[in-house]
Amino acid sequence: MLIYNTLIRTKEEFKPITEGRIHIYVCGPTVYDYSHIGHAKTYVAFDTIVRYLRWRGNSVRYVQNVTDVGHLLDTGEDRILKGASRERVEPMEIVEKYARAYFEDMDALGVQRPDISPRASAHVPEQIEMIQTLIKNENAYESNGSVYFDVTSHKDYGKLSGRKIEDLEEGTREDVREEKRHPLDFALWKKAAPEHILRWNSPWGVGFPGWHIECSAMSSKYLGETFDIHGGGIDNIFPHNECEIAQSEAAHGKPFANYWLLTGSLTIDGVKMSKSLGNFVTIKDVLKKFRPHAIRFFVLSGHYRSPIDFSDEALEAASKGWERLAAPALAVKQKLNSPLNAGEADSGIVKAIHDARTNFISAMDDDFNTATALATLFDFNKVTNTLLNSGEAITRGTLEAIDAFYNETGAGVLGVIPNQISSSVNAEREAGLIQLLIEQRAAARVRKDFAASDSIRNHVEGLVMREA
RNA sequence: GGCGACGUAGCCAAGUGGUAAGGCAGAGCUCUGCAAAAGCUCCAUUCGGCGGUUCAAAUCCGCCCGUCGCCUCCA
Repeated sequence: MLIYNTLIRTKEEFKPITEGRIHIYVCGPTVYDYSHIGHAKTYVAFDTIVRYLRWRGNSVRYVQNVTDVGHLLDTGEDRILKGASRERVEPMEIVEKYARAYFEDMDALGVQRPDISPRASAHVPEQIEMIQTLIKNENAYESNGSVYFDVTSHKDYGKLSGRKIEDLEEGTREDVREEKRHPLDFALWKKAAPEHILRWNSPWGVGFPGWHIECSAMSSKYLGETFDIHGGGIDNIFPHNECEIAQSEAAHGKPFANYWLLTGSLTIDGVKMSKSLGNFVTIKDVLKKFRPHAIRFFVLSGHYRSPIDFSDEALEAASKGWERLAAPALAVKQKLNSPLNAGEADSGIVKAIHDARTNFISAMDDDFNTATALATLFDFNKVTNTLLNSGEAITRGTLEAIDAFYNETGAGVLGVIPNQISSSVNAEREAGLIQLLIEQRAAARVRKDFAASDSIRNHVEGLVMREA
């Protein structure tokens, strides 16, 4: 399996530290507002990657943090505190509300929950401990109640984002605070101003942790000091990911993550999404207009590293594409609910499934190429459609083999095909009733009662659409 | 200004040295009472432009043009 490793900017063979066991960490959201469509892209991508790694037989531990401590805006305000004052509630109410909303959105999109969703606020002692180590190692220093990481103390600083300390110095826009020795030094711990509500005791006084330290502390706690994959959005490559590496490697004296997978950003109508531009689109908004499977299909029809542009037109096209992708799989499930001839799976179909599976795997093995993987399903759909249209008797074994293939790949790995036709416990009875209507319509057509036939057709179509 | 990514058909999008996947849209045919769905066929001699390397380039190199992202909180 090949993976593009941003650390070395090339694809390379993926080798987990322990064969068959993969530890992955992905930077999670800061929960101070509703999640947007950009989060959907990132987390659907990693969800699919994790599903695939598992499907290939690996045992995966997937950790994704929930940032609930809040970080400083350029106005000096804390994002979570700002949200709290906006809504006139406790900071932790904000955190709770939006953390729940985040998981609701992810659940709706079929994103499987990470194995561990550690919260920054629940890991302050671990962060303090790590900061102490960094001070002891002379990679960090205290200054006026705050602690900063000394970027000049770590020779590899900049290795992920390809930046050099010298180049960055000139472009620094941030006001150089006299507390820092170097303008690029970043905060590990910040002294809390009196009005700052989120505060903890520490060896350096009352304060709160810096933005980057939580990911370092929590990843090493749950995945080890060196782990396999670190993921996130490309927009966090600098400074966040860079600082994570510097802190972790300085504290532990060993490599942090072996493979860095960073997803491309999402733009809206060609421009970056931002609140100030008023083009901030939440997942909840999109779910009102488009079905979750179509959103996943949209995300997965491009490569995870490529940027994608969101627009209603693009989602509408994706919805149509999704219908064509899923229709044969749903038709097979429908047919499995009706009486069928028992029998083994047709050997030609078994061969076609085998070929499709091989193609699917080779696409996904090549840096999780979901676009090509989807194409292999479209190709296989021709086999299914031709069979379904042949008018010949199809055995239950054949349909079950096809169904199993769609369930594994389209449903299990990509999450774009429903793995069952309806959650209703009466699905079988409903299918029987629909079958009865179809027969009634056929009878009406034979006696050329087209009014009755069309009426039945319209009703059945409505039922089947809702069910799918 | 610095760093990085990208530019493939009307649109979206794979493809990183061997002769252009797939989807949407569009055209024709088959099937049909009419439709829908589905099937078959067609739809880029060509990959932003210009040079170069090579038996061979969308793929490698150089220059130019254009778009986007990051450098400040961001998935």
